[in-house]
Amino acid sequence: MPELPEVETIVRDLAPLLAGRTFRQPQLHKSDVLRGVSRRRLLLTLDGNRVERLTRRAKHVVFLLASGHRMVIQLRMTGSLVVHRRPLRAAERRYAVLEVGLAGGGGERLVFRDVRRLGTIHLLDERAWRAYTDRIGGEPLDADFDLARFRTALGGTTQAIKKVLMDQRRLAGVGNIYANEALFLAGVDPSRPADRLDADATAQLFDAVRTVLHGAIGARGTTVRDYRTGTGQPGGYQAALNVYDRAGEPCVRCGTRLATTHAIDGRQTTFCWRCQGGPATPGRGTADA
DNA sequence: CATGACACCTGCTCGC
DNA sequence: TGCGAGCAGGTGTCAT
Repeated sequence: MPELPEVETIVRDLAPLLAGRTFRQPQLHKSDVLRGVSRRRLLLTLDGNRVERLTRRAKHVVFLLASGHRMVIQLRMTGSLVVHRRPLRAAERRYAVLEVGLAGGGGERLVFRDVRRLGTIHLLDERAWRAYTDRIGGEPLDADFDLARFRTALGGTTQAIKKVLMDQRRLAGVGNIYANEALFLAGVDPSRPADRLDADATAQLFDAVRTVLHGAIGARGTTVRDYRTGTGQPGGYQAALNVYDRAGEPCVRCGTRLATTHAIDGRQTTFCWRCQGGPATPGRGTADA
């Protein structure tokens, strides 16, 4: 669920609460989220281990532990990661997957909660981490990620630009909400083959991606349904969305009714025919009039 | 290699 | 009111 801005917000919230703290009495309520690690090994590794740093890579939350391991949590669609300062209420414990106490404080607990349980937990040593992160594309907000790298990342394929933007091997952190928003801002047709964007459109899209991601981080993420920040609050960027979740509403720029389709990778794509153009054959796969 | 189907899960909304 | 269908911010695998 959470995309780059949501995960960034969670990490910024939690880093000061977790850095330097020692995990105590980890409890794993559901083990089908584990990937490549047994329940026993995860719990043994966490208990008494200290969090050196909390960081983000793409949409993944990375706990660097004093033992040298990294616990990587992917929140996917409905995952949340919150530090509770008080004992959990029943509603907060419902759907809890992992709960870990923090030593030496006021009884705070870190809780990974995930209704659909599509989220995952990895426990990686240095070598496994290297392989893990190498499979993910560049970070669009990194200082050294420039237009040339963006162009290279998205190039060499005829796939629809929207699908390419969301391909984590090419570019890190962009999901369905921000792909829709960036394409609208750049005035680019989501169905356009990636290798047919000209230099100008590519530059516009690069700017749009960064603008949208920065804006969403500034608003602490987008809450459409389940997303919560690291302190359990909803985000604020939903009020700034131009197209996502607004099918049938008027385009903020020209007033045309926004169209929607599921023809690209089976994901909901909402766009303005007038501002972004559209599929070469109007009507194909579009639902909204 | 690209594409599409399907799988993983549960909850919510909508139409009948 | 009840019930089934379809959909949801993501990603991995498998057949074609």
